[in-house]
Amino acid sequence: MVDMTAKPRGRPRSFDRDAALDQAIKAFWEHGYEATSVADLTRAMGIGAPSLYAAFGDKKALFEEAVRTYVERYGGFIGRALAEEPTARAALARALREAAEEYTRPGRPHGCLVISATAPADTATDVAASLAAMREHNVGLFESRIRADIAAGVLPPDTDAAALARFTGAVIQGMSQQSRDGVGRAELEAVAEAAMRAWPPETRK
Amino acid sequence: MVDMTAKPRGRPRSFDRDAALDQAIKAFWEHGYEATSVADLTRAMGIGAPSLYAAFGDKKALFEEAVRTYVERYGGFIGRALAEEPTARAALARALREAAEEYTRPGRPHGCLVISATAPADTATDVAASLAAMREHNVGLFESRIRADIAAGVLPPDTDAAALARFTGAVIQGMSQQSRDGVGRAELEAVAEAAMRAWPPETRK
DNA sequence: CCCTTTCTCTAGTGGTCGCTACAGAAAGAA
DNA sequence: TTCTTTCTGTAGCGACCACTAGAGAAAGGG
Repeated sequence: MVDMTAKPRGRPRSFDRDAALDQAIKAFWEHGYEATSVADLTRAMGIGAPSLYAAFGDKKALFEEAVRTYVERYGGFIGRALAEEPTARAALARALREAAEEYTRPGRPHGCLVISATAPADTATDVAASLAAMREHNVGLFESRIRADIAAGVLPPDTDAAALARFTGAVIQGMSQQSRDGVGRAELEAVAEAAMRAWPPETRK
Repeated sequence: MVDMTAKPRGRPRSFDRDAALDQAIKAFWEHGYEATSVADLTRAMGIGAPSLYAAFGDKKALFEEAVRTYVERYGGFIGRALAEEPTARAALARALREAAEEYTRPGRPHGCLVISATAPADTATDVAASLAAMREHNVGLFESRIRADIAAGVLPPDTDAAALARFTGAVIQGMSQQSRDGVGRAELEAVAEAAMRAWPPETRK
């Protein structure tokens, strides 16, 4: 266990690590992993390169921490919708609706960092593969939630859980890219609404 | 008018320009614009850098020609579906179905070059903006096709053409990204099928 | 043959990439 | 104060980036 209150021995850090991380998140979020250079990062974070490397490791490690913190800080709405709504249908309807809002929120980059931060095979490192795995993981969460509702009789027994989960994930990914292309909140909310029409109705209890 | 049969004066080109362009298309398609270096291109195309610059201009011009040729050579299925099918619903159902097939075809990169070749604000140049405009243009084509069917009484008069077009575009974009993430043809066909359930039925003539 | 034209090859250009050696600055410990 | 520890700023590392100057090679025209 690390003692979080222990006074550090040497010269104290001259910047707010968390605030600097948040600026790094915004930079990666806006420009993507490859297109954000270390020089861009040090400028956005207001620190020198050696401070960046001392505090965060290398560029890849900083990106990984940025992604982790992004998911907690900005991407939590999907997890909340899944956790708080009573049914899969309600949860994913809310996730889609909130995605339209979150992906177009003024004052921050549009779209989703996890969905849009890497080009195809973006780098020799496995950064792109790691984000792809996170996207697939989300589809798996959707599918489990749908399966639970089928088992509980909330969704019809002939529902294709995997297809419905993957379809919903595809719509969210498409919404993220469209928000980056400049599409506004109202249009994306209409996309979310249209997507829910592909869902089977809940069977009455 | 340029005379295409005139014998060129100097030393003839030692490579097949069209075959080299096709290799460039595949390289950009697989790795994206930024991540494909000129060294990668010369290797894939089997020519030296000066030959590349003489035949195609600079990297950006080569990419633009690659995109144009890609659309003709590999991305034509959407235009064909729109042109050949009798209704908007049939056209976009076919486009989605064929996207599942095209985006996972063995022996070539997965997904769509226009959708997936650039990270967010990929470059200082306007390459990313140009691709975004092409994506939006496609959504506009979908919308016109849907409007025509509403006017013809094939789709219900309360159909939201813009929303339905944008939704369908979002699904195609999501399918492209998922195919890059390794999702297979059968799963994407299920996504296409699910998406069409969001469409209103055609009103019988 | 020689001349002109165009392409190809070698070998670089300056610039940016991610990253770091090193010296000095700022803190606690003694 | 002096020592130790840790961070910060300068300055620059080798590698790669997109791109090209210059010399020679390969064609047609005379």
